[in-house]
Amino acid sequence: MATRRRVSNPLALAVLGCLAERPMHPYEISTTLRSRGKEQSIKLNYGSLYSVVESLVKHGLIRPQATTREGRRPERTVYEITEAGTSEFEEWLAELLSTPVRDFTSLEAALSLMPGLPPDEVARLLEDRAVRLRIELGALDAGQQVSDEMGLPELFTIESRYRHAILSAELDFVVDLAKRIRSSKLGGTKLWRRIHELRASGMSFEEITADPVRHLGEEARVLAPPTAEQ
Amino acid sequence: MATRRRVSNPLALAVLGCLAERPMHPYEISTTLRSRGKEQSIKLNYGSLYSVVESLVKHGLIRPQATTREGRRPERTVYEITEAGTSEFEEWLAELLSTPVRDFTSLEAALSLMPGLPPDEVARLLEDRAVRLRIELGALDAGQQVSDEMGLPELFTIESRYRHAILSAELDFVVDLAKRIRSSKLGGTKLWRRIHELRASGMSFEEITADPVRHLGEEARVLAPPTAEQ
DNA sequence: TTCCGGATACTCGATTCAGAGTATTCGGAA
DNA sequence: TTCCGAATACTCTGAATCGAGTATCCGGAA
Repeated sequence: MATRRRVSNPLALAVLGCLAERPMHPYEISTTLRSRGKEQSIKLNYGSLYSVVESLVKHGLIRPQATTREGRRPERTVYEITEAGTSEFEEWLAELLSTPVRDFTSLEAALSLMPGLPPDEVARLLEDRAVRLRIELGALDAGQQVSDEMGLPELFTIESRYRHAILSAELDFVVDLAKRIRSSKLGGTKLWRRIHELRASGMSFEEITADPVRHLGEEARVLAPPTAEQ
Repeated sequence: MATRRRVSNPLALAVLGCLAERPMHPYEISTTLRSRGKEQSIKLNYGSLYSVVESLVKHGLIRPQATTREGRRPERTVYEITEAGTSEFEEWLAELLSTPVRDFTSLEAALSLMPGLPPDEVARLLEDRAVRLRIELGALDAGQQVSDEMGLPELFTIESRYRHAILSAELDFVVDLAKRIRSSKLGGTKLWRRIHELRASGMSFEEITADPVRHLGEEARVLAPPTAEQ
């Protein structure tokens, strides 16, 4: 995420979005987002909410409109959006929609370190994941059906359609990868299996990489210089 | 990301992965990851690297093995992984592979606030995004071809295959969504367009939602109670 | 009537993160 | 020979994040 924006937490965008509708106090913003199911797509927790609000005030994107108190409850500060806040909201949202950014997902991180576990275990773990993904997809379908029955237009739940599309793609990928590992059709699987066999028999990683071709065969020649890549 | 783990930054997992191969000093870890292209999948910056290393030491997952210095260069501290660190690496990696977590992507956040911009602008922005996604996919293909020509087994670049799969799915989704907005086939598009027309003509959001059915027609009845969902 | 759990509305401090900045060395060009 | 830019190897500080904790009120069950 570009830190170019003064306030970079997506929660700030959601806050601006709420205040573009009408003035609210922070807690009301949180319940509004929650009731609309947006906390599924935008990480929301109190600590961040209040600090983000403060930061928006500091940058002139929102301003306190009134503070009230009922009984001995804590004070409530109602905020309204400013002109600058309105443009920031529109520009920021436009940028997020039009420009892909690198978001680092945990599966991508895991896949990039995958060779650290033995192939058959990885295949098993990915098969587990597939089961869980199917469950999540089922839950998304159910939620969608509820929204449909309520007559809520698709527009307002489009983010869950997106999630569905992405999770489906992940499922396909994971199922295919597990299969290709099982069948050793994934390039490098034999190498991978052999390395973990040697390690299981007590050989250290350093011994193996010291003379990879000897321990692993010709396929391992690429490992000799520390896998330089582009 | 579950904060259940003592050190939750995925960079820590990468550090453990490197040290599982052999002892290294932090800067060497960073260059190793970089040369293997892993910084594409795991966010890496110095500040985080050094604090993550310190945190791993504190939790007994790695330990300093030696500190050396050459000339008047800064000291280098070489770290090695501990027993506890090895199991943490294996368990953590297994968990990441087997268990989907909610990662909040910026597009999902943007889509969930999409109604904040008028439909035709959103369609245009999504079409822009599609262009950029095609470019990125092209770059991924090119990178893959380079790896192939170098004889690097698929295993070691699997994360970029994953990224390719996910970006393709995103592209399909975005293209389809833009079309459905343009053609008003997305449920709620007419409502959406009408709201922005009214706002463009000076009416405030609050006036509109005060009597949605009157301003927007029957389709807007769902807006009357603040979009309760689930 | 009293108790309890859930909702209301924040506050606080301890991490964690980010990335610009610092200081040194090295290799090659001029 | 000297200069410059790239690489080496971190350090530092302010900002962001998180989620547990606090205090109050309300409605219903016992």
